Amino acid sequence: MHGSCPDCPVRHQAICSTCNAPELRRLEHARYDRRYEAGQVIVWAGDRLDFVASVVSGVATMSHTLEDGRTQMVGLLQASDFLGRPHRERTPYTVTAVTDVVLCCFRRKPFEEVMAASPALSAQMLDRTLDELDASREWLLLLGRKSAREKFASLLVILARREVGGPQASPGGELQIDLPLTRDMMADYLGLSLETVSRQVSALRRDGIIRLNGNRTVIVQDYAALLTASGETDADGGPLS
Amino acid sequence: MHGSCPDCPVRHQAICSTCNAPELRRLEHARYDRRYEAGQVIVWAGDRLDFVASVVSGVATMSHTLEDGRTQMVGLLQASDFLGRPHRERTPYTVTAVTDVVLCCFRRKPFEEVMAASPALSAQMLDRTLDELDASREWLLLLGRKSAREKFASLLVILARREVGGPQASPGGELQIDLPLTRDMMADYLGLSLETVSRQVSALRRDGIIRLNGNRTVIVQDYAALLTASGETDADGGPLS
DNA sequence: CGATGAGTTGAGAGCAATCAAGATGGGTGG
DNA sequence: CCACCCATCTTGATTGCTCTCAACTCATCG
Repeated sequence: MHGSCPDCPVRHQAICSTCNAPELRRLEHARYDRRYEAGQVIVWAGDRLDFVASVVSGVATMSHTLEDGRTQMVGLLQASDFLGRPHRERTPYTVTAVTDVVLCCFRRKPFEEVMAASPALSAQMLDRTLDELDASREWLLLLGRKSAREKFASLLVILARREVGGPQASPGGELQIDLPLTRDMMADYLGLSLETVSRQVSALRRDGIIRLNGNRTVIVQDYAALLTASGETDADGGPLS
Repeated sequence: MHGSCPDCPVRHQAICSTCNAPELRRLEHARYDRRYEAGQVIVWAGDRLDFVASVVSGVATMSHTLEDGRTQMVGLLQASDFLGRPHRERTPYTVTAVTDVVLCCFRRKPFEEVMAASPALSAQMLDRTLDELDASREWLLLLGRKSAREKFASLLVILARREVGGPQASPGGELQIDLPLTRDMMADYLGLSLETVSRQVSALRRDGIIRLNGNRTVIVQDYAALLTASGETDADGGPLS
């Protein structure tokens, strides 16, 4: 496990990567690690979060819930992603660890002070937030207008693009995607039922677009067809282009 | 029409409201007005936008489009809202004037310079962007999990909360909402067909929750029932609370 | 007074949700 | 090492919500 910034596995990806040496010293002084087990809730919607954090390892989800229990995922946090909102203590959605998760937490006050003093850090925050906003708006299109098949294909494309360290091309130029989520969670992500997700997996498999290696690994046999199925133009570039 | 900042109708609401006198002078030097007629496209998706801007008056929408013509609204811009993204010229969605619109445009470079030099302005930008992100995530829940009835009721609640100058309470404690959008556009907002929106209008009317005054004015007769129909808890406060 | 755009309403079809069994597979304990 | 168990996943049958297509109303405007 990492204990200090120089050893940090996300040192050059996380929000703190823009900080200079003195800023980093101040942040390091205000930071501490937290570990969560798979399945554990990190914050409940409406609760106080007394820190902001970078995800060091693992996967977590952010979800909104309706009173009758319907839920919709609204964010997927992976290594180097940022969690929490400066200047706001209450979190409007529930954050849950999907795998074991390690967070690098910063006490609010000191983090906000460093941010106020560091134009680079606050510019980085803004840029990341705007990226998230753009991603969220793509997601609106997915939820509002895409069919089940398009939704699932889109998820595969999104995961392929996000794969840590770039997508894995297996021999034959095929693309391998490790699903960090169960069918259930994918359904939550896509605004579908878990059965429908399962049916789309089968459908894409029948069509020869993907192949499965266990339940958590998808091998894309025909990326162009996957893109078409997702409803995207191929103009915006696949992970292999 | 306004020509200089002191006369600006959104002087105290827009992004520039946090600027001090010298900053404002620099911004004023870099700014110019643009007018658009109802229906006119302000930027096409993928095009260059050589300015960022505040909406001075009118309503505009941001929309994503699929190749076959399906569209999903991803943003609704009203007076004092901000348009455009610093440090990125291309806009990923189409922005369209719904009514006649006046924009207060800032040339990119000078705006970015003022932003870099003004912690207050960049903090304001971050805060607004985070608010938009939260709103967008609520919207994900709406699109992913709500029924047509809940969607339309939610839209009314959202519009009620946003009404410029606070919601209008007509005699009898009733709440009046002016719809800035046609059925068509509401459908685009809610991920529904226009017919389904129309049916939900009729349904809420039959149930005695709303009344119509022309096609563009909704009078809410039973706000509590509207909240219930929207799927929200009443905990988060209505416009009359 | 027809023409036009916006809105309403109805009938029918289609897609995804729900309900209900099975299948699979990794982990545990005998 | 094998048998069992539980969570996860798949598949089938049916229901139901929303879309689509189509006709009609209404207000506005040349």
